[in-house]
Amino acid sequence: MARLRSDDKREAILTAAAGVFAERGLAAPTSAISKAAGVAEGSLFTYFPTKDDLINALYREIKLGLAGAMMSGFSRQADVRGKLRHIWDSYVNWGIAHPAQRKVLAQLQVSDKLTRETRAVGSAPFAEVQVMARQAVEQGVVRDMPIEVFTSTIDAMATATMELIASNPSQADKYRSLGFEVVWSGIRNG
Amino acid sequence: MARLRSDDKREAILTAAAGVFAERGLAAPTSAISKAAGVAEGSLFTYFPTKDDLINALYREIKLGLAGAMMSGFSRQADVRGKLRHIWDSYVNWGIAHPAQRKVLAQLQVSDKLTRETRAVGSAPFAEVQVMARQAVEQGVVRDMPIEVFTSTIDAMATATMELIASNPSQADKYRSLGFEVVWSGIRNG
Amino acid sequence: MARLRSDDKREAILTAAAGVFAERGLAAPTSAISKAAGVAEGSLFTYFPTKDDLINALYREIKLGLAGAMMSGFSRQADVRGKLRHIWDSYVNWGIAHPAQRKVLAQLQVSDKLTRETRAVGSAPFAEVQVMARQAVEQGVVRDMPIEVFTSTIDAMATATMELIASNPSQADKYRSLGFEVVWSGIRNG
Amino acid sequence: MARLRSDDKREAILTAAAGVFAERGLAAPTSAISKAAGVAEGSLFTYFPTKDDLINALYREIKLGLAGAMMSGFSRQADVRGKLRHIWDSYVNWGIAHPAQRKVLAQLQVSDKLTRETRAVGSAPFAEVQVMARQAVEQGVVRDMPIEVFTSTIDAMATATMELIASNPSQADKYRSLGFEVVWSGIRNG
DNA sequence: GATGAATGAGTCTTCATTCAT
DNA sequence: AATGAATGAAGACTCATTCAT
Repeated sequence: MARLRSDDKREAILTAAAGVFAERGLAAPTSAISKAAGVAEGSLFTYFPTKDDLINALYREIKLGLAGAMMSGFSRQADVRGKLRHIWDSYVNWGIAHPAQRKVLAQLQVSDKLTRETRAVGSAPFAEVQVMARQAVEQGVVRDMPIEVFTSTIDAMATATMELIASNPSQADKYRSLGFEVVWSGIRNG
Repeated sequence: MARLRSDDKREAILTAAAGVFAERGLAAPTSAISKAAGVAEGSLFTYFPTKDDLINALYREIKLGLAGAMMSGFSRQADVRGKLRHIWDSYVNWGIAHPAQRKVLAQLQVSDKLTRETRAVGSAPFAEVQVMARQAVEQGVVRDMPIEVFTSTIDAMATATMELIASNPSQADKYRSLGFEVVWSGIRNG
Repeated sequence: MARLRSDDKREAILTAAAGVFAERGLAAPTSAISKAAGVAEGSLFTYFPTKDDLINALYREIKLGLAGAMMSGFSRQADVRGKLRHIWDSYVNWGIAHPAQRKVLAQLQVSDKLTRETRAVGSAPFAEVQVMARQAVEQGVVRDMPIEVFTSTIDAMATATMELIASNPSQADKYRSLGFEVVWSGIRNG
Repeated sequence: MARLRSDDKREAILTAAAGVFAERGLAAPTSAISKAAGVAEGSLFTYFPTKDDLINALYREIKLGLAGAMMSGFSRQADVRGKLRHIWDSYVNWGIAHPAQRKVLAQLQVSDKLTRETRAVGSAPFAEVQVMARQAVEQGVVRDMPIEVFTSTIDAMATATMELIASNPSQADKYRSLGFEVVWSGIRNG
């Protein structure tokens, strides 16, 4: 039997891609990625047929990891503020812990490389957040607003918070809690 | 004074660049830009020695236009909420009116092409916003927070609002005023 | 004696190669051939050390098969015209029956992949045709001409006939007999 | 004004392509061609957008040159044999004078790179030969045969003759006239 | 032997930039 | 200054061949 395609190698390439793309942008050559991953230039293409496929896979990988980080410990018992706080903290902490992925994600969002399907797959794991948002509005705990406003608000504010922390890490705790207070005051009802 | 012919050409190139970059990303070839601008491929380089210079110039141009739109009609007499509302509306309206520039700006922000100087120059015209922010905090009208949090909040929320409007233009008025309410409630004191 | 399993595999590869080369040209990747043959990519190289070796082996195989088809039923008793008719018909019929091999052969002839030895080996089984040609000339049955003219004439005309039949199969019988008349009238003496 | 695209350069590339393809096959790298033509690798692509375009252009060029050689001096007054002799001689002589083009043509004929349109364009200039063939048949000067048989016969025999001459140039005159005798005897009526 | 992942040289093509006109 | 052909350094991707399993 021949060497089997290894998940380790696939993972190494994706990790290398995140690092390289974060530093040099999505235009970085695939050769830089394969080099960083410690594989031959051609090997990258046994795992990802094209650079665009790699980019899409990376997006999914990042979103999945993010979803894992955000959803673990998500309590259905907590009240809306508690749920939101959990999401907020885990999202921001993920960004702190994975700076390369955070940067890449920002570039991927505005790139034209993602397929419609990839975007859909990337959003799926966050369905529960949507549900929470809807319920919060219905229960009157937060303002009467379309859910897309709700989720955009959290996303935008969390992203901004991560960037502030990235440029001034010593203030992480302050930025994170302050950010949450702003968000919560902004959306809560009354 | 009448504009020189070459100023027109420079302008045409910048406008074309905004359109092409918005559609095809910053990796779009300079030849596509010169073509869209109606000038020869080589002519682009008499106005911008390198592609990166063009990109930096475009950033400045966009930021300057944005500053113009935001600052015109800015009243020093108005109260903090009034000033903020003006800034908010003019920022969001600018985004609606200049979709290509808005998209390009989003890409430029996360790119690694901008020089430190360019970023500084781009921020300068918004100094007055900073002043207002500082005063608002000092007067206790808004929460006690570092100004970078203040400005990041507005920027992030306005950007998110523009994107919502872009994907659902019929709800522009609703999104804009709702967004402002969220922001204001989020940052005001008490 | 039963064929060894590996002989089957070798045969499968050669057959697959004929089909793939006929469709996609000699530049077709070896991976396409191994796939068509139902063997692993690497296995091809246990039977043929290099792609060129495979190509040369395929040429020999095709020529050998062709020789078998042409020489079976070849009568030493028949007169020159009869012998020639037999060769002609069996050659043309082989082309009709083996379209892929015919196409590949045409490509191989003009390629630079065949070794001198391969070409020699490929010609050998047709020695008897050469003998017949020589005798025919000596006996004065056909024109006084160098044998290479004799064989080239038959080869060229038969090939042309096969191509006509390939592009218009319903006229096969007509093309074949007409072609023979042209050839025979062309070379016979007086 | 910039340097204008020069026909000379285009011609140089086509000539180089003929030489390189003749020696190394159609799989020869474009870099070898640009080098042989004395231009930069990229320049080839300002004249021919893709390698396939170059190949198709080369085919047309060769066929056009061949048509020019064959049709010049073609007399409508001559009898059928005379016309045919002219075509035969000029065709064979062209092959002798342009060995690289002859070899390339042989490879192009069996390649899958030529578009339907290219093949059509390549055949067009030989319409007059078709006309002659048809008339010859109608007048009963040659056998009753479909024209495609007529033209295929001439083409196949002339090609074979050129190859014989190529491998034994000293016998050129003999091969050429002998070939013609074979063809004429083969197709004439009675 | 069989397998197919791994390799990396080689290929076509793009494109920022230069420069002859 | 304007033009656009010329340049050649990259870059994405292919594929014959090797080799670990």
